[in-house]
Amino acid sequence: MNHHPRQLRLLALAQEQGTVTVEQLAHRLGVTLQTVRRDVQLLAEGGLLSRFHGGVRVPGSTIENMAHQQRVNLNAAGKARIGQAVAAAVPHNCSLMLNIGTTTEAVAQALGQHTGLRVITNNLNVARILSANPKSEVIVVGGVVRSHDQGIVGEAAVDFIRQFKVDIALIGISGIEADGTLRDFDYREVKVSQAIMAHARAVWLAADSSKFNRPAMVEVAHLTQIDRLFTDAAPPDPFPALLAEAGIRVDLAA
Amino acid sequence: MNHHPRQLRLLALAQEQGTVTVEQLAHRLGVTLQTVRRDVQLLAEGGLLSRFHGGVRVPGSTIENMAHQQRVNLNAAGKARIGQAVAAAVPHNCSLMLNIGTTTEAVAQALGQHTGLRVITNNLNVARILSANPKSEVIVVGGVVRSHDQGIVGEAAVDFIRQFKVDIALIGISGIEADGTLRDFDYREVKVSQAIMAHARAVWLAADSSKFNRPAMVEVAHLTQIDRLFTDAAPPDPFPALLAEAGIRVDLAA
DNA sequence: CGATTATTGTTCGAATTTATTCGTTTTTTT
DNA sequence: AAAAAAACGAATAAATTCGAACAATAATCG
Repeated sequence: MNHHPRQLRLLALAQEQGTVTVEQLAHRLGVTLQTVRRDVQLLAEGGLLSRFHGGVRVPGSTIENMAHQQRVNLNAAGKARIGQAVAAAVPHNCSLMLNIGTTTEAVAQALGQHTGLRVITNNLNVARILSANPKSEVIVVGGVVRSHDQGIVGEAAVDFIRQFKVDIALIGISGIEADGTLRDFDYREVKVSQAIMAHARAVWLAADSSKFNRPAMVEVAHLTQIDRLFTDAAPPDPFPALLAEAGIRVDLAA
Repeated sequence: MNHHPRQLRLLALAQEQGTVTVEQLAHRLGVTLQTVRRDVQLLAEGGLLSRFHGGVRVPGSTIENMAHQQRVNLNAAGKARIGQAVAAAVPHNCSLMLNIGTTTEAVAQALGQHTGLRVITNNLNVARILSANPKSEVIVVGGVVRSHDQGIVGEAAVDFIRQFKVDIALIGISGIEADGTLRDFDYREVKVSQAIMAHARAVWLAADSSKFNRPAMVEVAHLTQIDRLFTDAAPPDPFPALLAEAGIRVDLAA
């Protein structure tokens, strides 16, 4: 049962947002509605997707609806461990940037007890989580709010980030491919992530194990631009070599 | 038994508030009463919801939910009415700025079904509420997040606002004194509010009845700078004269 | 290189879902 | 207890979405 790359991308999109309409899928995959329907039918028959009139949803418990919440729950334990590991590595009284992603939210959660942090983020959830900690300062990036995950994207966001230079950029991404490229779904988010990386003295990547070999559309960066990787399980096969070659320190939160 | 995403959102809304009326649901979900009733019937048959004449409640613990809801927002009913009144006055496809305050959050709730809005805000809660509406664009102001109310204040915020010029500034304040001055508690928030007022073609004030004669420290503005006032009860005595003198249109949401 | 097969785009009727209208039932008011 | 108001649900019309059939295009193979 081999799937077309497009079908894998479709699955990834569905998992990214929790629920997507057929129309959105057609638009983002660059094919017609009918083609999407054919893929959807195939994937739904295999139980990889559950469909409703007008679109699809990742299969799972009925009551877990909130698209975003669902993603948080995907491998929540692994993400929490990653969060702890990152928090242990972040010193007090330093400056950070965090981008969009449920993994970075887990990190924010774990940073709740740090003191003297200065955190810049384009993720409203990170901002909300960390603003509860009065010992740290949270600066939120200005710009357009993306509806499905409360992320801030767009030109204004990039401009805003350019004002700063921080100690550590902590980024999460949608997928890491076997050639070492880090990829995301939304090109606007990519611009922001690139700006964040460019304005930090060190770049840390937080990616749970599900991210390896997961396809996504737009290239964000390459592994060689990363200084340190935090993950929750040993990466599958092409990656250990790539990581070693790039001289990336890997922190396993097992 | 596959549920439409809207039905899952309905469930989430019900669980959030404990009890909701059919009308509220229809408004929040952007569909007709009849559609809500169909969904409600389906969900109730599945035991996921229990219904009463006029609305639904979550099957389980009703009391604690209501208690929570009431604790969060003191004059919730009044503020919700103000929100509705403002929403009715705001045309589609226009640009707005909303500042910090629970009243402006109520307005944001009520604006959930507008189309083509462009909303700029320094209130993370407003951003979160409105970003759920894919038919409108939310721009969040960049800057330092204040911990106790998720408001964004500071120089960066003021600078950010200066980039824009919108149709309507909708502001909430802490108190209106008998001399017609509008006042707030935090001078940093005051700077932001003043910037918002300066970059709008019309200034609307949303203030529930408890704000009249309530003292606060820092002067934000004067009633004469306001074009329109939305409130939930007739203002007490010095104010009707002041409002008439300033030529302010008063909308009573009773 | 031509023929065959697989895949995608188009078109259109069927099926599903939603909005509207209106009579009935329930609740509130007088 | 009767009248008025509000909410409900059935019926029907309008709008969407679905899927099948067929044409066009791309890929594969002899």
